[in-house]
Amino acid sequence: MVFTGHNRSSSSHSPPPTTTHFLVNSPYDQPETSDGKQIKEVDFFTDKEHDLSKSIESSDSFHGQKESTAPTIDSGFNINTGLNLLTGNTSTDQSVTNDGVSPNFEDKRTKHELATVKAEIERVTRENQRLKDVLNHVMVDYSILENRIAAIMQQKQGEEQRRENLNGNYGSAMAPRSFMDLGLAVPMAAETDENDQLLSPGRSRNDHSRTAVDKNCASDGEVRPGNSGEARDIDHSTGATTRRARVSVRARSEASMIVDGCQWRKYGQKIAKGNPCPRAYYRCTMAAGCPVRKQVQRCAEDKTVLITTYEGYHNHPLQPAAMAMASTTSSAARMLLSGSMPSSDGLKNSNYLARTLLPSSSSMTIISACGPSPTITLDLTQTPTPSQFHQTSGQFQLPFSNSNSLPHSFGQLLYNHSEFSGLQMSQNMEAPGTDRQPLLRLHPQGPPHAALANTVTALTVDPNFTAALASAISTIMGGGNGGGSNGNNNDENVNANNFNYNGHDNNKINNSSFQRN
DNA sequence: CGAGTTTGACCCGCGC
DNA sequence: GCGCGGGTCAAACTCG
Repeated sequence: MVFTGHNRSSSSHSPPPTTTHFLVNSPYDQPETSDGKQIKEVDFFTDKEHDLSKSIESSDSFHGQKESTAPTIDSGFNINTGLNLLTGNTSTDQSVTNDGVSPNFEDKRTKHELATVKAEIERVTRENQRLKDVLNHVMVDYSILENRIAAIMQQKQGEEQRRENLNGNYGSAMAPRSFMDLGLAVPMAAETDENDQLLSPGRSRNDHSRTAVDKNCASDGEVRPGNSGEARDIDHSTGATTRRARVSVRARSEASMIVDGCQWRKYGQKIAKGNPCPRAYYRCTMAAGCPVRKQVQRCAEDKTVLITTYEGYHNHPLQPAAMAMASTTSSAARMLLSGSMPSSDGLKNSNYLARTLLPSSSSMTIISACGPSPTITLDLTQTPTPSQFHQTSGQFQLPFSNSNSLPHSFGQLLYNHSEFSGLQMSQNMEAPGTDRQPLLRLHPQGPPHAALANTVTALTVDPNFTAALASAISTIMGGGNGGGSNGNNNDENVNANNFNYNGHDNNKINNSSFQRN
């Protein structure tokens, strides 16, 4: 229903042709082309189709033009009206026919047909653009709704669990406890706290300076009770506190930040212990009060590795370029937060383990999950093998060719995993005959949550997830070299060697270089 | 001049 | 109680 037509040579610069060869080079769209005129034109000049098709395929400019259009929707419907166009004052006017038809008549008829086709192409192009816009809007809205639904569901589950605990079920609530609350707190606390700030701008610093992130996830990862911290943050039944999930992405990049499509404003920078590279703090500025924050820091061991840690959910629509990372992080966070739930789904899908343990291990993906402030780390410092990119058979189909569909698919992939994570851990760990070594490490500090480990392991051993993740991130990362951003990549400012380690680095991490307008 | 960055100060929790 | 470290604030500064 949607296709892109390229009228390469029949632009306003081209002289009126006297002979016209129409080519419809569409391996996909002809069955869908309901326009009778177009089909008619194809059939009318079918004898030249093959040769012209070859000429198009060998044209570099053609490929360039095709790439410049949206590859996700471009169905390959290419109309060439110019390859053999001849002007009226050429000496080899092929418009003279042998069938007795007047050359003028033939010329007029051809011109008329050309004009008709051009008009149709323009109309279809406009329609195509409109549909693209609609699709983008739908996807943005869908992403937002998906996050909110997940948040609501987790909130309900958390409330149910809390009720059970209040009914005297404290002892058995051991492991699920904290993570249930996590699921409740992440989306709600983030937005509510910001709203508190927006609604109460006159509060003293002592009251409002501790923002959502600060309150909910301080250095110890626990919630600070505050004057606005109602039941959303503190579990009054058990005294347990909520913690917010983080999604950390490790990737090699010379740029100061990975391009994730969002607008960020730097609000602080610190030299963290154990890493001479400064840690920069950013908050999302795409919407007022967006609770999403991120930390960017280079790896101490390998300064070519950029560690970006995301926290919180966006509370605003995202551009398609931003949805990939946003959906990835939010879904990973959801997965992490739901990891320890004694999910009946896990039992229901016990055979999922077999599907997960595909005979291919990945050397990238999640490597760590730490206890105090649950963090899922996606290690993309090692590129996947080509075969991994093609291992999309089975349960998860990842339409990588369609970049617009990637965010949702990728997020759903993560979310799907979360449904099984509770069961997989022990089975995965003890799976006989599997010599793969999932790159799972539990940070020494804090008690490792077995459920979390299971979740991570489940993801680690799934090459589909790995390939999906790599593709998504690599797409985003590629923006530094002309990707989705403005491409104004000030690499001269991001050399890790430029960091000043005297406590106040003067390194200029030019955040604005990656901002989209 | 407004938006974004820098940077010293501050807050908070934790460990000793 | 004190120091440490993580995280944030906000005035000063820079830049387009």
